Amino acid sequence: MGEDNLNPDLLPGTLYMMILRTLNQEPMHGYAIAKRIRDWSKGDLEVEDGSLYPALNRMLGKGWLKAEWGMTENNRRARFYKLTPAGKKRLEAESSAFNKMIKAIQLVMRTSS
Amino acid sequence: MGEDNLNPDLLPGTLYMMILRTLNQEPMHGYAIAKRIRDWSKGDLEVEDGSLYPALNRMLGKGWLKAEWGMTENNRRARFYKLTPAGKKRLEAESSAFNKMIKAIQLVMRTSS
DNA sequence: GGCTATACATAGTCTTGAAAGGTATTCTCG
DNA sequence: CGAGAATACCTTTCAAGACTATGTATAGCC
Repeated sequence: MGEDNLNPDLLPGTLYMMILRTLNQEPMHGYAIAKRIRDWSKGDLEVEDGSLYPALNRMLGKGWLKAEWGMTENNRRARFYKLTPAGKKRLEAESSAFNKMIKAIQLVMRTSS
Repeated sequence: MGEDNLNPDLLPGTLYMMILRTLNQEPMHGYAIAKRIRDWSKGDLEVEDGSLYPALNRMLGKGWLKAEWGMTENNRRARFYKLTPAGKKRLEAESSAFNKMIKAIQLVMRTSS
């Protein structure tokens, strides 16, 4: 009923950006992306499977990523994602828009006298 | 076709918080809330009608706001919204969660060596 | 053999922001 | 007076995206 969820795992609208950012460092498979984000955020951000894989597929469709199957160090079958040039451009656009947005929000939220 | 819009008017998930914040300063009608947010953000954040009024109604339903009809300084009929104690609590919860979230995202986005 | 961790996937639900359309009133200005 | 801009509200419809739940499969370990 009146469950008013606070604390979504992620701030909506930032998932693409963070995926792009992890892949900008090096190509990686999905599971590793989620782990990387969790680790870098000290456990505060949790990317759910059900958010991650659909997002990756949408991003493939947009041409920001390429994917190919391979094997992990653990000898496991996994799909490795790599940024395309369009993806790199997108990362820059998204993160600068994000920074601007955050600044604007902080202006609004700043406790004024 | 492949139009990938950047620049939504608002970062999703932050509208309630900003509405609560403006009303924490003083009771206000909808149109004024939108203007206040636009002004405080120096024009960077634009709250559309079609986002604002449905959001206000949802917030009434959640018990975060109360509303009553009155007249503006301009001699116009308008609906004035006021924070309830639950709304004030919600504002604090949301903004602290937001700050935490932002810090976590910035950890992820920080360009590492 | 059973357990845990790794790795991927999808169907279904819900929330939410935006677009598009609408009503009505006040004020200004020519 | 008439036109237009600005103020103020509202609703319907749509699309995107994040989450839940569920499922598959395999590797490594005890």
